[in-house]
Amino acid sequence: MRSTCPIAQSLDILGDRWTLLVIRDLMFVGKTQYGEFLNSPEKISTNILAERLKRLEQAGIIEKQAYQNNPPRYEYHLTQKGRDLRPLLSEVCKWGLEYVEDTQIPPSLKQETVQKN
Amino acid sequence: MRSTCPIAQSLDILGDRWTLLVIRDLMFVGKTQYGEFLNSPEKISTNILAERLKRLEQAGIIEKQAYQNNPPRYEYHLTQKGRDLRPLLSEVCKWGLEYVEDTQIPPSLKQETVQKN
DNA sequence: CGGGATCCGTCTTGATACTG
DNA sequence: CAGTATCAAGACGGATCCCG
Repeated sequence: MRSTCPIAQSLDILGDRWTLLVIRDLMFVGKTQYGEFLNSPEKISTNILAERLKRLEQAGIIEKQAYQNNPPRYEYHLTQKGRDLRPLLSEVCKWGLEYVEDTQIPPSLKQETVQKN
Repeated sequence: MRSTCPIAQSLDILGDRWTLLVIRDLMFVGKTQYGEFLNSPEKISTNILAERLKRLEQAGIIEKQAYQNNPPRYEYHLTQKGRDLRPLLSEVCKWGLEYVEDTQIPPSLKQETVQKN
């Protein structure tokens, strides 16, 4: 928490190399489980993923649901707060497509990513 | 460079705690000089700022213009590539205003920040 | 004096091994 | 297979120095 600027505050939560990628997987790729996030091509490491999931849950952006008890297994889902990051992600995607070379919408990314808006 | 996903690629450039704050200062607060960035309430340190300005210039997001030769002094300005980050920043701002407590548009942020879109 | 570079201590990140 | 422990590497904060 560095100032009351909404951009600075948002960046305290989202401003790192991995958080928005996890949210991308939840929002556009349909992933919900730990192992699915690990399989993404960017290869997040296990401790970083666990820590980000924890922080995102604490921030109220995702929710953890048990779908099995023995052994306990969880699914992660976006809350409304998380779903409302869609326009933001969409702009990140559009900018990347326009300005960064060698980008393409991976098949995993549903087209709504860019179409939306 | 981690995959061809435009989100991942964009995050390679923008995904850290400071880069988008510098761009915020350039885009909405009208800052152009080194010392002005240093004065922002988030208190970026000098080495980080210098390094980010260099990376942003290399990425083609900002340009450095000498406005004085002795001693040499520079102004930094957004390129078109940088200006096109406006919708992205705008979404970051809107999300923060809606979901992060104690945020308010600082007077320094022109209202277009949010109105735009 | 203002724009940076450099150095150093600390905190964060990340790769990997490991545990239930 | 989900998550933790460990430890190395990198990012960061802050002070200081340097140069025009």
